[in-house]
Amino acid sequence: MPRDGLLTRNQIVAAADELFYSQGLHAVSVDAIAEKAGVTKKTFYYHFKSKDDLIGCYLDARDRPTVDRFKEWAGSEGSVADRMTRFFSKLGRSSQGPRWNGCGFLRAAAELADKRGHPALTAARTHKARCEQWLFEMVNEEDHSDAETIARALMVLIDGAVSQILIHRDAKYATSAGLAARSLLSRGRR
Amino acid sequence: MPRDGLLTRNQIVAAADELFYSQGLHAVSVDAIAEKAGVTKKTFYYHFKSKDDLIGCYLDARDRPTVDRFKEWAGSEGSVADRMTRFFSKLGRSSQGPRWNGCGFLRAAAELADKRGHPALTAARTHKARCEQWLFEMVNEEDHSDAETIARALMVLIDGAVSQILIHRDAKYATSAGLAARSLLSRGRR
DNA sequence: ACGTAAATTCACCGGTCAGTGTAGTTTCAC
DNA sequence: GTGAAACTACACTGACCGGTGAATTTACGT
Repeated sequence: MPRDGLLTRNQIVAAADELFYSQGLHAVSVDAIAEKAGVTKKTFYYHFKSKDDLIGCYLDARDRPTVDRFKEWAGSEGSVADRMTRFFSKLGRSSQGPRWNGCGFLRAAAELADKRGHPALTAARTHKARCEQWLFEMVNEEDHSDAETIARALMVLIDGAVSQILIHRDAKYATSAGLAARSLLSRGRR
Repeated sequence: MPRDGLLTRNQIVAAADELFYSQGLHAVSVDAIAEKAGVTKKTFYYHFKSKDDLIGCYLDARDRPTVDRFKEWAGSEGSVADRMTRFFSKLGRSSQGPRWNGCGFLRAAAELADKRGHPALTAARTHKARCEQWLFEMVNEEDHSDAETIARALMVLIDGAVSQILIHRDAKYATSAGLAARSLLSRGRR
């Protein structure tokens, strides 16, 4: 009984998101995803040409919501230092939720580090570039010398904080990252 | 023909190190490791009780060499800011080698993020704590207020830089991390 | 009412996975 | 020279892997 094609496809991606994000890429089978989506494996392969294809789509689907959440965390009031302080504070809180497992893009890149042309690596790179672009625009509006370098350093702080929190399961690394961000932003003002 | 038991065990760990670090944990089979080590699978299971056991040993074996390399990169001359600048410069250079694939501990933690009691997570946590301890001692010798927070922030910068370089395959993130480290270290001097 | 394309199902494939069983071999310390 | 530790060889298990073939059901334009 054919349903709406796009709806089914989205259900599959939603199921993949839950499973991939919580358990990792290699640890989740196509069978498990198909079952969670309430679909046969053949239907899965009707919508996606391979598991790797799905992995790429899973990350693509995560891109916008993630960037939007980041923007929401930072807010739009105050200096960049204020906004980043808020951001890291919200990150710290969010990371204590029971389902938080770090950054899905970072974890995908970690699993597929040697698969140089993999669609997931492209998706992860694109997503990180979009985050960095957002930071760059924010920093560039204020008077900073070398906004590019500062935006890159802020990206380093974000992914570093996420990684440390994931390993230690301790939100205090978000606080330290916030401190580093404030130091960074208070120095190079033009 | 029995060799020295420890020698064989080390060969297996060495084979695991090469394969796990380059391809990831789930992507490498016990058969592949046994073959690379020049050992039958039965011998493998004589030395390790399971694949998960080996994964823990693989990370344990990486701990000291990694910390030693970090210390060597930083050197012992100059201020902490100088040493961290040197460190990030060396990290940037090293990351451009053809076999570099980020931090094995971080990548292991990324793959096993949901396996809460896994020996590999314990090993990764212990290793990161040792790195942080080294940074803390270094920072604490200089006159800084809140050396603990600064050491944590430096850890955030290191793992953040490694993550960003892994994703973009671009060493400039090490430079940005170095800049952030200098900002951080120039502010809180007592 | 009919044809057709999209969407879906069930059964199945060859291969690989972690791990075991059985049976025998080699070295070395005592 | 005996016994234990350290191995080899290799077949095997049962579960699961990604992916497929052939048939089927529905919606829709005509």
